Amino acid sequence: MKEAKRALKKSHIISTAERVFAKLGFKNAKMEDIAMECGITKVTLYTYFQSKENLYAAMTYEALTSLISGYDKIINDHKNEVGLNSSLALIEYFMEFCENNSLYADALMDHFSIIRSGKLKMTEAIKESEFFKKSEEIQTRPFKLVVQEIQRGIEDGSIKEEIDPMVATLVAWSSGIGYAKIIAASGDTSLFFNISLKELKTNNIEIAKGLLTK
Amino acid sequence: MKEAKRALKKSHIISTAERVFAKLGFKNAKMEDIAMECGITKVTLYTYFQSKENLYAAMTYEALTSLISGYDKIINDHKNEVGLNSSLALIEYFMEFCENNSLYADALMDHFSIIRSGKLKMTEAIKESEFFKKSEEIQTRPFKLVVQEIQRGIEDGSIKEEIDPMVATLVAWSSGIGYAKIIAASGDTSLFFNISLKELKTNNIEIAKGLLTK
Amino acid sequence: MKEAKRALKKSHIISTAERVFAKLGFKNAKMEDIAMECGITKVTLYTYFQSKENLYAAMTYEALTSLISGYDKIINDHKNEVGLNSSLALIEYFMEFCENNSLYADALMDHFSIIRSGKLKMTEAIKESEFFKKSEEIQTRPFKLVVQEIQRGIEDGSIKEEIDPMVATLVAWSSGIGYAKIIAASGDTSLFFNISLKELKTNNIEIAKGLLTK
Amino acid sequence: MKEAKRALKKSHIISTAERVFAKLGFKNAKMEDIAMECGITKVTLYTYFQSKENLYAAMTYEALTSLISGYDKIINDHKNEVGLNSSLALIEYFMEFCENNSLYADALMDHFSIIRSGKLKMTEAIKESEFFKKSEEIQTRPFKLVVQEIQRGIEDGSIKEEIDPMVATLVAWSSGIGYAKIIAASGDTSLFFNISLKELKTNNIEIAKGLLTK
DNA sequence: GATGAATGAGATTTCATTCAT
DNA sequence: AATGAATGAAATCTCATTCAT
Repeated sequence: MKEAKRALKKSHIISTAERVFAKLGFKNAKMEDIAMECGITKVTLYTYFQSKENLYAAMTYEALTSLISGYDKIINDHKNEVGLNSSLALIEYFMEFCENNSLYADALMDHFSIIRSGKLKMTEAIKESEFFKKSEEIQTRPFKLVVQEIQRGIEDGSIKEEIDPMVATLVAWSSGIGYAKIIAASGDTSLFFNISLKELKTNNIEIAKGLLTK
Repeated sequence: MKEAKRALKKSHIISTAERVFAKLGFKNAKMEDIAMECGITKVTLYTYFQSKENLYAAMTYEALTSLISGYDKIINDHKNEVGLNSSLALIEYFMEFCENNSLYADALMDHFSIIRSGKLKMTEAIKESEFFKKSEEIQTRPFKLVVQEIQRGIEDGSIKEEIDPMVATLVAWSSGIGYAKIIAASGDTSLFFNISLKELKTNNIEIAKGLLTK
Repeated sequence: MKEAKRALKKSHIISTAERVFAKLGFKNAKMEDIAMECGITKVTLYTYFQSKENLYAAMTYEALTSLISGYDKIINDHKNEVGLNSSLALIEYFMEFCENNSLYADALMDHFSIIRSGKLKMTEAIKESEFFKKSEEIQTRPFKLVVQEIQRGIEDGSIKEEIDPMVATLVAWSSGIGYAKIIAASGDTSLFFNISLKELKTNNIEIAKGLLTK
Repeated sequence: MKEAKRALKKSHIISTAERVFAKLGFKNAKMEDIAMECGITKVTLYTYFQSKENLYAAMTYEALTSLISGYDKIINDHKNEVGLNSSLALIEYFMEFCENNSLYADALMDHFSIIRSGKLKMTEAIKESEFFKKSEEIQTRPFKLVVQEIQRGIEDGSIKEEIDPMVATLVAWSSGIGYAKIIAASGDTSLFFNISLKELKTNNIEIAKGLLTK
């Protein structure tokens, strides 16, 4: 039971940390701040998360699992529909996910950015982070789920067969990520240069649909 | 003339810093390292750039002006062609820019991330950074240039008139940014899950062309 | 109880710092040196004393309280004797105090030198020094104690009544200070131009006695 | 003639430095400040005085020569009077000298303080200071002049013969120095705890007279 | 000889992280 | 497991002093 209580507290800390990171950014947020916000001391915080980076990694892992379980749900909800529908739903979901959790979106991108940097951005703390390792284990899952649904669409004829599922997934992802970044850059306002971002999302989905079907 | 020499040295420092940041990442790079790499002392470095963040901001400004001058050149090179061509060239250029300067791409995105955060992610050092201020002054230029060329395309008939230039620009940018992020996440390898990224770029341009003409 | 331990450590640091200052002088002594000598780090040293000047001020405060408690003891030891005796003892004590603690003597004079300079010689660090403030609060005590004993001597008839206690105190102090300075200027040797300083002290006391009685 | 002009400028710098040191204290005064106040640059200032300490030493030397020439004048003015008179005049002059030039008084005392400290307070810069060396050559002169006049007084019968001229000189000096320090500590005001300092000076002279004659 | 730029040494600060209790 | 104190690394700053032109 101790385990359970500890796990609960751990996840409470993560969500508090999210709030603080969201407010101040990773660099500006101090472990002290986070600890205080949680009503614990810095040292106690360290007994839960061995480093600031591990804490951030924990949040990243949270983001990743949250995205995956969202995807799982969508796929399940659309299991009786054609692959095109679920594929588009996944694409839309990704954009909404980024929109609603810009911190999660950033975290995911930071994660991949660290991965690609090889050793450079990977500090000792990250290398040892349990959560970073856990993220590494599942990091390809979301991508694979989209690929899988597009594949299903091709098989059931709802998506044109010339399409390479992986390329299509990448294209969809890149537009989703771009959308997320634009959202991020426009902050709380839902406008960018007076353009409704909703319009942008609709457009992106239209493009995806065009790409998959034509 | 003194000014000129100082400016020269300043820009030399910036490029050296770029190299160091690229090699070690912002956090790991020490001012001492950068100074040494420039053949000057830490204190001298500080007389040129009042803080590490200001130095990064200088690099960001460099990225922004470099992007803008690239855009200007492209626009000039295509001034006798229809707007569609120059628009597509700009979109392609952006992707290549991010591809060839992943540090610049990161810097630009960091900049916008700070901007959108309001004051929160803005440290004192950033607030006082001359270069950050300079970047703020020109940050909308690249976007506006694309809008302008799409507008020209609409006027000369090469781009369909139902299009809202701003929305189209955003769509194009978001795909460019998405591409950049994917590139970033895939590091030096030109493959992402075994997919050639060249293919992704081609695809993105095709999509843009489809979007603008059809 | 925590307070007690901290206070203990603080005073241990002060005495270590005294040793280092005495050995190297204020300017040459590095905070690093002092910290090392205390077996702590520079940063820890800073958590106890916010600046080098505050540390020096702490030592000054120590000097002042040490002088005062010496005075108190003397007054107590002579409370059954006439005021003349305790007054002379105080005067002699001051000379010995300066003789045995030339660093303390310097510190006290530096303190008064800063005080008289108004704000000009007062650096920010000094202005904020808790110890400097504490010294300011008690800086007139030693003077007042001498005045009080002379007053007592006048009342009990051991000191002639034409004397103004304050003027007499000043005269006594000035000779004490002069003695201290001469001592300081002559360093470890007990000779100044071949003159035994013991003789000088004896002389000064004789003069004081003459001044107060005759 | 170049020499003459340079010497003139040098002495102009010294007097300017005096003003700045008097205003800000040695530590707070920046070479930059002094240079600016002189209407020259820091580097030019360095061509005249090789270090800040050398500049201070120059001022000290100035103080010493000024004191000596004052003494010389007094001795000359009293050469037809008995030794007691000139001795007392010298003592009074010393107090006035310190009173009117508290910076000079401090400088002299600092000088002797450095001398006595052996190697500790003697920085490289001081060791190499031409002015410090020049001061060392004449530093005993003022003391010797007083001794000489007291000796003359003993010989002409105006001063009692039991007196040791050196001890008497020291006593006189110490009271003069004490007076100077009290003056210094009381700043611009001519009061110390509401006591007129003039009274203190008169008293000191009376004491000296009593000491020498009785 | 004068100037602007650079240097070197050390003070001070900020935090993530660790230790002792 | 929790706390207060300590550590270490690096940023930043201030000046006296020196260099290059």
